[in-house]
Amino acid sequence: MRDFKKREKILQAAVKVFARKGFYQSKVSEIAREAEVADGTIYLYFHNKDDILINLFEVEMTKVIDEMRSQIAKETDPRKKIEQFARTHMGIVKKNKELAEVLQVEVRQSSKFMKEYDNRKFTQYLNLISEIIVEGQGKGLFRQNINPVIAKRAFFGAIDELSRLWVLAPKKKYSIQTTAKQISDYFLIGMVR
Amino acid sequence: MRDFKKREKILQAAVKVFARKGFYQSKVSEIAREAEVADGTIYLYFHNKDDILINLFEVEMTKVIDEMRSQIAKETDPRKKIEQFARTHMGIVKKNKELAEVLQVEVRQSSKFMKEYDNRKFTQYLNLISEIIVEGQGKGLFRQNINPVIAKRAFFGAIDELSRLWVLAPKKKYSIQTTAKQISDYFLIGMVR
Amino acid sequence: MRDFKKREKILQAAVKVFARKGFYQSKVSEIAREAEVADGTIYLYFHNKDDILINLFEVEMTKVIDEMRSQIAKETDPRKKIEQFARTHMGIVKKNKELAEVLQVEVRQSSKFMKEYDNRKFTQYLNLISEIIVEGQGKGLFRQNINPVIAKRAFFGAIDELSRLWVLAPKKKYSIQTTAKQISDYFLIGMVR
Amino acid sequence: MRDFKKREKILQAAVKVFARKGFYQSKVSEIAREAEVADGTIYLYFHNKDDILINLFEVEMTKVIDEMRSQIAKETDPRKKIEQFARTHMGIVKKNKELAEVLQVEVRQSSKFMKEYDNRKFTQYLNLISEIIVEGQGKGLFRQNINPVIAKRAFFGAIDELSRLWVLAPKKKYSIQTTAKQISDYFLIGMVR
DNA sequence: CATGAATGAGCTTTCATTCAT
DNA sequence: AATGAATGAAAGCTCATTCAT
Repeated sequence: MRDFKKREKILQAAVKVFARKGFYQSKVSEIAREAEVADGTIYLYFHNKDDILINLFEVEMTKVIDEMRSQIAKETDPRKKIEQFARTHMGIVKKNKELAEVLQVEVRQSSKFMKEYDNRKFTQYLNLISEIIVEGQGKGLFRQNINPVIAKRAFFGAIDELSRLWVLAPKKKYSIQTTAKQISDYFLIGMVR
Repeated sequence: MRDFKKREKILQAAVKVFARKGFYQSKVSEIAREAEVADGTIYLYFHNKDDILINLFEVEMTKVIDEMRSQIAKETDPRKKIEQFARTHMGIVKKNKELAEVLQVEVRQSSKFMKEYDNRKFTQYLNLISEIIVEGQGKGLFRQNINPVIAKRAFFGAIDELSRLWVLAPKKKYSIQTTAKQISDYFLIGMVR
Repeated sequence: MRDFKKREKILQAAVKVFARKGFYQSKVSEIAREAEVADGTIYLYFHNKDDILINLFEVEMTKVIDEMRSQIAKETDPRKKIEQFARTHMGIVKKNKELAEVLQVEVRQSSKFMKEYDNRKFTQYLNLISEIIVEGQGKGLFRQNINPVIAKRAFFGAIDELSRLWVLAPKKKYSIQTTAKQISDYFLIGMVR
Repeated sequence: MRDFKKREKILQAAVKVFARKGFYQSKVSEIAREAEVADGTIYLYFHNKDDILINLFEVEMTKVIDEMRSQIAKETDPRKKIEQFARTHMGIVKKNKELAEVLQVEVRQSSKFMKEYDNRKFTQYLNLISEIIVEGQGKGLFRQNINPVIAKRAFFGAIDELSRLWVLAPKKKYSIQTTAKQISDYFLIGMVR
């Protein structure tokens, strides 16, 4: 129990520090200071600096996926589920800006040298979208010629880009909920009148 | 003439090296080796390592924007222009995978510590999309309640995500042109039947 | 205790290395080797190479000033005090040639770029001389038309030059004590009314 | 003729640059810029950076010695000659502050690594003083128990220190001529029998 | 003679990681 | 388990010097 708490404390400190400076610009000693532990203590819980980022991603993505699953489950109509995905995603980003920044930017960047890390969690998250699309196609609600593999990425990319904008922008012009609604609308009904 | 060529050579070498390892993992000496110049020569053309990345972005984005402008100009129908944007974007990515990776990932990541660099070029690029949307709305082709500021981001995010997938994926399942067509279709006509 | 000892060890190593090669020709790694610590350890105790020199000066000058004060205090007659100053100064130089070389040459030279460092210690040291002169004038022993500001410099310059000669000369022709006596004599006969 | 002028131009540029930043902090390219020649040109006239300093010293000290000799020759009384030495030395410093700074500080400092350079010129300059002392002793004007080797150093050190103070001090409290008079007085009263 | 672009050895400094306490 | 002082490899950058033009 003690272990678990300190491990978690380090991860939360890492979120803050990585979000502030980026993975490579962050020093392990800064994380230690933020977590109020000694530098060496970090190495009792993680193999190395990379390992912190990977664990951070695993732990947080698990939480995110669970949250997303339970939110989607509240809706039955696949069209509503799509909307819900966008809304929930942006809601999570809104609540947890620092974490969002790390999950979006740092992990993506760092994945280059962490080739061995196959990022299963991210795939799981994306598949939540394609599952909805397939369900919608099954129910005859979505066009059959939509490729779920492509569509999940396109939809995710759109939400991701907008939430990044939202995180980084100093003053928020549009509410995150309005934005979420608009994106899902474009996808669902298109732009052409 | 001499100057220009060596400068360009260094930038092209930087593209390769940054794409391979990421900005922070790349050593200036590696860029020098790749460019077949001495380490010190780099500093005759650029102030420091950051400066290489900034210049790289400026120079290449200028090329990309010019190419995109001339491609869009070939179409008159805003709906065709949107399609053309997607096609051209992915075409550029396809032709220049390494560059694409750097422009997409490194610059985004590095923006955190390069606060002073205001990234005007990227804004310009995004505005090519909103200009098309506004034009389409003016001609009564697109719905008026579409917010161009949000839509340009959503559309860009979708294309960007898919082209990243395409760049990183070891085996290409779908042709880049098919993908481009699909994305613009989602946006233009929506997913709902 | 640990801290203090290692810090002192580094400073003593720096004295040796700076004396041997001069500040700019000395490498931090040499100081580290001489101090039997790792290069990085130096930076746990000092901000940078300049900081080593400044600290060296501060610490050692403090010792020198203290020693000088207690030696002068042994005499009551200002004429004897002047003689004592010369004797003590040269005695310190004799005992600690390397340190003397650094304090005399390096600090003076380096002061050009260390503009911010105001060298209060050196002023304090010089003022020990003018205090004696003023005291001597107060007691009617020294001529009133002697300007203590000029005289302290002249006296110091003479001792300094001779002790430098003595430090640098390979074979010592004259004993340092004889030399000290001669200098103070020139001045005393000149200053005494 | 051409050669000579460019060589001189480089030396004069070096005086300025060395005075401004010190020998080690000065870049060869700065000297080149100041002299309005290309970097490479410097190496047509001097072997390396050290060689510039050595030549600078040789050339300028020759001028200084010549000037001093002719000034001393104007007096016949050794007591007046001593006074004249101090006055002339400080006059030279006053006229040529940058050069003075280089001759005083840089050459002294750099002498450490220029072991091979035996600095004959400086010895010659100092001997001008001891020659006067010996002459004064010969004429029965100065005390016999004065050691010329020590006295020349002491006298030089005093003048040197005061002229350095005068060069570096932002505001000049005492006129350089007054100062020169005071110093020689201290010594003369001390040395005269 | 003159140029100045190019070189690359070598420096200071940083920081992930270790290990004696 | 926890500490944090110590390590030392590694990297960015500088600048004296060279040499093709």
